[in-house]
Amino acid sequence: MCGRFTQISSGREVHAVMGLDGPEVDLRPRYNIAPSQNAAVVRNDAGGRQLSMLRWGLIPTWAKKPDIGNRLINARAETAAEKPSFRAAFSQRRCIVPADGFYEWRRECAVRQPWYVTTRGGEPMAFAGLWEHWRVPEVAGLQGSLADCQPNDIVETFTILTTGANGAMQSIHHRMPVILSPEAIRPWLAGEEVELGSAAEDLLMMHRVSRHMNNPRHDGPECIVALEAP
DNA sequence: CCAGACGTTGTT
DNA sequence: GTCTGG
DNA sequence: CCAGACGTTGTT
DNA sequence: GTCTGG
Repeated sequence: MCGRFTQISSGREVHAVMGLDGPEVDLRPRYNIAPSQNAAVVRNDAGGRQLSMLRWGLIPTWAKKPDIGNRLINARAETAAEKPSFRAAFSQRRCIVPADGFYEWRRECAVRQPWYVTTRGGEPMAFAGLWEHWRVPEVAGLQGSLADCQPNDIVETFTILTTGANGAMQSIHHRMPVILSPEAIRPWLAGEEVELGSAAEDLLMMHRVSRHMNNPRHDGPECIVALEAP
């Protein structure tokens, strides 16, 4: 699956790799993006291919309360086109989530050991994602990072598609995010049919990291530093 | 007809 | 155990 | 995903 | 909103 990830590359790098239109945007490097936080996503709009900050955890339009978004941080690529929560977004509201790496946990002895997964070449990845919009109800009273929302505000949210793990990833976990090839970015955003299987076998590398990053408040470069071999 | 769910993950 | 917050 | 809370009362 | 279960 994918429950944490990083966005470290600069706005300039993301602009180039994702083929964005419009001006370059400044991005703060993020080493530990957790569900419910905002992250940069790429979408097509009237002005072309644009970067926006959306909340991670898809809230369907019909939801009366936003808490379902806490659980819809991933969507299975095998079924997202049919599921009521994702179907509309799958056909109408696709996005790319640029990422430099992601975390997976593996049970090792008694502990859940986090690993950091990134590309061998260091190039950013393009996760396949879906986005949705949700209208804050009249009787809101929302908590947490949505507490500042007013009734009828529109909250934009996203989810990351997952697929079966392949290659070295299988030794860590049985699911992984859908990583689009550079050629698949345009057709995915255009709503065309795209192969949503696993990435190339040799695309990724991975290492253990400190459980420091378990705490979502920790968001510095120390999160991705490799542990000494055990 | 209305009521209630609508999802993924991991773990058992 | 389960939910909320990050 | 993990971390941390999970409650009531009375008093300020 | 739309589908399933009763």
